[in-house]
Amino acid sequence: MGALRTPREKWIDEGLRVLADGGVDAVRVDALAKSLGVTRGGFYGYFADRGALLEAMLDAWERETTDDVLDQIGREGGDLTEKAWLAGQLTFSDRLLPIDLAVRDWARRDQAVAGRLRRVDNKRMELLREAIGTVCADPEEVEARCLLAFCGAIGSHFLAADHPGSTRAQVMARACEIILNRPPGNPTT
Amino acid sequence: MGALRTPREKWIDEGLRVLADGGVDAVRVDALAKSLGVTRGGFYGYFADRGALLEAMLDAWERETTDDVLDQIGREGGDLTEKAWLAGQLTFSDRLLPIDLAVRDWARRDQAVAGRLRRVDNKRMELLREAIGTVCADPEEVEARCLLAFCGAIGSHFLAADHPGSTRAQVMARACEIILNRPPGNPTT
DNA sequence: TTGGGTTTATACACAACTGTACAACGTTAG
DNA sequence: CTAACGTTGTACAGTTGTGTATAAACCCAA
Repeated sequence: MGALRTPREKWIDEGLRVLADGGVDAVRVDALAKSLGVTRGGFYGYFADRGALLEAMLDAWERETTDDVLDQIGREGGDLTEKAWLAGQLTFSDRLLPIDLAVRDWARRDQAVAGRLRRVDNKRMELLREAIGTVCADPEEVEARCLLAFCGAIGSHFLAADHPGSTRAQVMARACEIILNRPPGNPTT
Repeated sequence: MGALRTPREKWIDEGLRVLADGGVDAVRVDALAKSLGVTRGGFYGYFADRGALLEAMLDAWERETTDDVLDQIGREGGDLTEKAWLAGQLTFSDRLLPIDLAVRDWARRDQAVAGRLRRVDNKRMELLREAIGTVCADPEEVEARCLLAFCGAIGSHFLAADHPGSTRAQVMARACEIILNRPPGNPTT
């Protein structure tokens, strides 16, 4: 067979990288080609058009951000709270978090993307519910605390406010204790 | 003087409208012209280039979303909690909310926009602090509850998860009570 | 080494958008 | 009524991006 300098996966990875720090509109075929050091020559061998790349990117993201994470948790996990925490660490990693945020904005303008995000968020919510269910009995309260946790995890990255005398991380740690209905001072992993 | 079919302000308003539902990259001069029913002829009389329009849009947004809101609150306001509530109603109106969300995403990729958003968010945070300060003494706890409130207000619009058996608004109402440290069931305005 | 199959470079046609220049137009002051 | 002035339409050149076609380059197997 011929040489394979730029496999399909490389286009997808580069696409996700560009998506993460430029938004969907920055994902252009020949910008990708340029940053991969090739021309668009090979691209259309893997993808019918730019839209097909975007689909493939979403497929990869969806798998990586749910199935892969759940697999890893299945292997490592301890109790439910630890699992939820690990899930958070994995899905909001340096690599995946910016992609996640970009997808959220994208979803506001594209119904298909919104549908995918909904599947993903529902899975995450399920995990959260189980975890928070262990520290709270009332299902409605569990749901409310889950929403707060999720909003905090995401919304925090869209806020630009300062916190005089402390860092965002410190304030967030305190907020976690409120969400989990714990007195302040209990250190978390 | 000559006719003035499309004053500067119209370009800005249309720009904000397009920003709200297409993101910054959708704000193109001749798309705006087209939807205003004119050509770009007059545009460059008001703005040096597309960048100048974006600046003007941000100026208008910043004023409308802070000064205008604060003025209105100054006229109407009751106690601090009512003021904060009213501020929320005004800044997250049907018109301003989508612009707000679009600006937040924009800010992740543009330092100048991030700076403006920071000014705006700090003003809002200040108001929140005063309001929540009336129901909570510890400053660190106040800050944490403010962050939760703000994250909820914003983050909620970036989440796609469903809540089996209830609406997002219902869950959010319950979350508010947790943030304000109140028992469930107390109806709010 | 030669052939076969695949990947990539190049060139092309086309579309969208930017910014400039200038002419045409309508309004209003004088 | 007319002249002046600002607004708008039109035409142009340049840039960036898409997708297609085709030829060149490449690797591996025979």
